[in-house]
Amino acid sequence: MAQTRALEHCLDETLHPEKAAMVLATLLRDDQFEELAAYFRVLGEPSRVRLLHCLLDAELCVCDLAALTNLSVAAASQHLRTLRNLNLVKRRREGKVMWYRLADDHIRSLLNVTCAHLAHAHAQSMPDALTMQG
Amino acid sequence: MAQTRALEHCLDETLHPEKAAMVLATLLRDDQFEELAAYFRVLGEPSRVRLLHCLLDAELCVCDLAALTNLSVAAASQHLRTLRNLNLVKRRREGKVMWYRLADDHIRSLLNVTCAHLAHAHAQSMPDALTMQG
DNA sequence: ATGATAGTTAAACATATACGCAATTGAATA
DNA sequence: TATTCAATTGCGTATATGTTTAACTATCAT
Repeated sequence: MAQTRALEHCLDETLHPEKAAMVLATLLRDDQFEELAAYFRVLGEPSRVRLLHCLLDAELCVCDLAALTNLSVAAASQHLRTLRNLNLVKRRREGKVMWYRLADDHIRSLLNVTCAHLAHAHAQSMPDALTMQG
Repeated sequence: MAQTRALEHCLDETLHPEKAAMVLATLLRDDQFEELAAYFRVLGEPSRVRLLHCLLDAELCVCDLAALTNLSVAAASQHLRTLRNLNLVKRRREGKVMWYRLADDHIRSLLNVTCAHLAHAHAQSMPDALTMQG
């Protein structure tokens, strides 16, 4: 609804209606932006990035993940649930132990693309300080 | 310091020290995780994703960006500052108008990789609903 | 200089959420 | 069944941050 109003009237409020109209034609829907942001928001937490990084090449249990990320087991479990809700990680039970792994390769790509950007951002000062297999 | 303690002692607290030790060897530094998360955190806001999306193929002023994203000029300006602080966008002044553009192609890649993940995530229900040029 | 326009910044408020703690569930063992 | 271990969940609190309002800066026109 808010978006509908915006789409109807926003061109009245622009300085350059022609340019704005072209951009307007390519805009995603509100819910698509929300979903897109939801993925980034989940990754925008150092603890969760650490958890995912730990899982890049290994399947680990909550206890191990908590120790490696310096989180309490409860905190790690809650973060893992958040990651699971977005299908970024999967889990399987083996007796009392719950094993977590990355859900697919998209999350790997995402981390690698971002690292590439960071490496490029300070290319002069720290060449490959941020490559994933540092 | 917190990390140092973790690196020293976390293996004592794992169920599977061998696996954990291998992962431990590949871990990034605290500040690297923080920086990585900082980028994702900035993108984890629908308004900022909208702003960046508007700039994918156009150079726009604050007024136009605000109208297209349904934000107040003040809110848009503050988000743009945040994006500028991470070198995701650049700006140039032309008289009274300030033109904003994407800083480089990394941010485009990042958006595209994420969209690919989303498209794959619900491949059956909504085939290419999330392609950037929808 | 004065006013108008485009944009920025500061302060205040409201919302969201990460973590600690405690209680609970689920599975293996005695 | 009772106990232990691994993990999850609910709750309370503290912190972070997005938006609004209003004041301020910068540029151009008169």
